Amino acid sequence: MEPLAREVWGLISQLWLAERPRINDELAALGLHPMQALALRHLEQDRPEPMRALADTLRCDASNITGIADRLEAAGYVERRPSPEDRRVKTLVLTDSGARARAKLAEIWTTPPPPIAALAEDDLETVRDILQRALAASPRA
Amino acid sequence: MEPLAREVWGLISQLWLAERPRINDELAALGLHPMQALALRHLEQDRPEPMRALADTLRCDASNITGIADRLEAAGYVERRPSPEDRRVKTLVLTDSGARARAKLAEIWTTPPPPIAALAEDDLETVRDILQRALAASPRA
DNA sequence: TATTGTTATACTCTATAACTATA
DNA sequence: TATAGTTATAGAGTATAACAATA
Repeated sequence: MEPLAREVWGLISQLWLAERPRINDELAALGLHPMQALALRHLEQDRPEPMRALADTLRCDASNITGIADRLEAAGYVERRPSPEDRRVKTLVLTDSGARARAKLAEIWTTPPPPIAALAEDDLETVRDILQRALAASPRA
Repeated sequence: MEPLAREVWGLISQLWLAERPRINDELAALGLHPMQALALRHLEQDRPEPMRALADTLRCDASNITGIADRLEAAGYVERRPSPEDRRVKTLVLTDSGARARAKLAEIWTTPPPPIAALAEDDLETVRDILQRALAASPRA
């Protein structure tokens, strides 16, 4: 195992875990629990998503999606819509209100913590370029 | 708001959120729920931690710490010990078994995802240096 | 037979409120 | 009075198992 990569990821973990309380607070202020927020994050407008696919993406049992979808539907953020191709499948679609909530989530997840916000412009550019390259090179991230 | 810093943090969020399922799976394999793992993370050997301080660190209500400490104690990872200075206070101390579990947690949180593991040596050094500088410059992170 | 979504169950995390024992 | 830890309660996330409808 590459010790340098481990060191870098350790620093990233440290930064993220320190931000976790702030992020959860802001999600709660929006009336969303973490898993509801992650579900919303993986939905896109005009792209109905089978509940089963969402369970795979979030890596949780299908039975949990029922409750998460119930609450997102009660909040008016998603709608259940039967699939025209397979009558067993129900898809979730973002409402306009859901799309607005999703945009606020993106704000929350991109708000940098003090150590990142304080970095100089050229350091930020350097890190951005490397991380973008890393994400472009590796599939499924 | 600095858009570059937001972009960088967005990339870091993307990387972390993609790793979340793997991390939760490995915590579960250790028999630990996320909050139990975070509690363990903030304990150090031979440094009794008041339960109240842990609640502040984890940013959750004090009543939750009771249950979390109950389960960590049942697992043999921590012990409750009354404070000699203030008889209202109970502190948590890591057992040897708890310290071993904590070391495994560090392994989990430092295991890099494919995009980071695949980076070249000099890119890793660059990112490490910048993040280390960022963390050293900002207090409380 | 296999899969999708649901329900039932049991456990953990979450905040709020009320309690106790200390300070 | 104020604070530390506990208990009770209710809502949400978690996996497992069983079920109905559909493939």
